[in-house]
Amino acid sequence: MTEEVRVRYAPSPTGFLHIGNARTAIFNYLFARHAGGKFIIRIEDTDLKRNVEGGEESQLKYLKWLGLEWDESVDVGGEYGPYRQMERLDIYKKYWQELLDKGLAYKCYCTEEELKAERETQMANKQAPHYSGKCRHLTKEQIAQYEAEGRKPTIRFRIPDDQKIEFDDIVKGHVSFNSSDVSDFVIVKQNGVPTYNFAVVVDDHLMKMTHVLRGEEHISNTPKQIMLFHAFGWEPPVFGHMTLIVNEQHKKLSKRDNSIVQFIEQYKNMGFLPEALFNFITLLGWSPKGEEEIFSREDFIKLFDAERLSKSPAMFDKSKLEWMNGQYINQLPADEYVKFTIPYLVDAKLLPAQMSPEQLKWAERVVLLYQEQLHYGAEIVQVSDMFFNKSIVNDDLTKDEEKILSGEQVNDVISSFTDELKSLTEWTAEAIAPKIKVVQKETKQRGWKLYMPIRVVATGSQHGPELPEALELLGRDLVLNRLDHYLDVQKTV
RNA sequence: AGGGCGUUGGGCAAGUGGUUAAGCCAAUGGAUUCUCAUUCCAUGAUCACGGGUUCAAUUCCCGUACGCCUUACCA
Repeated sequence: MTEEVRVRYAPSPTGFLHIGNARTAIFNYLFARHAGGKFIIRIEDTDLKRNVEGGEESQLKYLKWLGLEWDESVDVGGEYGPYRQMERLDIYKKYWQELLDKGLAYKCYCTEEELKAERETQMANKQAPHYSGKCRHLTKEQIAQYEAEGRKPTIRFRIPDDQKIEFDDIVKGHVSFNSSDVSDFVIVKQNGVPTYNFAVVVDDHLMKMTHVLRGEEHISNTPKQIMLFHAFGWEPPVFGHMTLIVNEQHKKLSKRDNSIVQFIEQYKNMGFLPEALFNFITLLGWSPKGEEEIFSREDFIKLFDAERLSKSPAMFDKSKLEWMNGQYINQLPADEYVKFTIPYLVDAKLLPAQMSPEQLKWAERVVLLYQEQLHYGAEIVQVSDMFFNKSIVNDDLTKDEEKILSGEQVNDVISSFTDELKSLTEWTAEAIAPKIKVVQKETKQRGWKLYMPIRVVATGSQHGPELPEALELLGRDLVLNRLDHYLDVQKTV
């Protein structure tokens, strides 16, 4: 009988969900679902100083938003709980005591200052920073002395000498380390809380994890963890170290990096769709077989194969994300699209929160003009600018626009069009369109020379959506005011 | 400094001991359109460098360079 696949995403609540976290979570989720196994979320909150209020809730919230679901965790329970490490201290204690009893770990009385000084000297001498092993063989007297001084010990794991530590990594292949490359590391801090490297091993074993998929920054922790597994006589899980996500400077995405927006919440607020983000993130460091780029969650579950995880770093390409999100926006049904975009205009105070049915209808039509080209929700504000700028004169013309208005035919076109519009009884795109044709006949102007002057004078810009509909939505008064004003100015010149 | 890992067009990225070295994004040019957008077409790589193994190497091996990660009482 084959063992059920069990994998976990183990965030520390030191911040909000960012792209790197999300990717780790997604890959573990896909790995589990593809194999019909279990996906567990465990909270690694052993760094008391760095835990932030609300970090845990926020992470779970946005994971859910992205479309992930988990089988065991702090919120849904499970038979291997508790799923928060600070609630498992008693469990850890039993295991580190075992190590102490067997002589596989020892107490270290060095102070942080001493260790820091040691490290700095080593660095200054261009040596690898390594704990010296000073407290490896303390005598009873020395210990008594330190205790009398009131020093509180940490517990360090005794690294075996010159041992080859090897493992087959799902993505990196065969990796090997020598135990002497790693120094006796701390497994329990002075405050009695275990360190990451210790707690993970105990938890991964007790929670029966079969695979560990995590970021490449953990690869050097792996030999430490494997040695701990061995010390306990446990079977280590299968490891897979995913490449880092790097920024445009090819540096690992760090939470403080401002060159890139990296929190999922921010993307949500900017108007990125969860499906698009899920799709995009999954293609960061992983690729499926074919040529497709757009996949649903179900597609990914079916296709996911950890063997296809890339070995080289994935660069976060913002423009591709925008393109992809645009694809998803474009596929939105009209009513959903409208509900999705209008709030951005309300937030920008371009629309009131409470709208009359006519106003809402108008807003919906405006917004719909841009569905095809919109990359993200908030972009609607810039892109639909011409419908919210009510000024009669545009005194901020671009060079091209000035050139358009300097044409000889412009006055004829504008005055003819103005007359035609004034005769209109009904102000709709359907009624306006034929009038442009009339002007064409009257002035013998067509194409660019016909449309552009009208566009620039009436809408204030050479760019924009289909002219008749734009004019309808701009409204009769505004359009006629602009045209009249233009003609007035021409007369006085 | 030690250890680990990586290097395919501007970005992502597939792929193979013998191929016209996929595809996507971006850029540029062109076609369509009143413009933007859309759509369509086109353009681009001595597969980091040097050496080896081989009839044959982008693919295998070694070295160099460059880059990144790591060496915490952070995870």
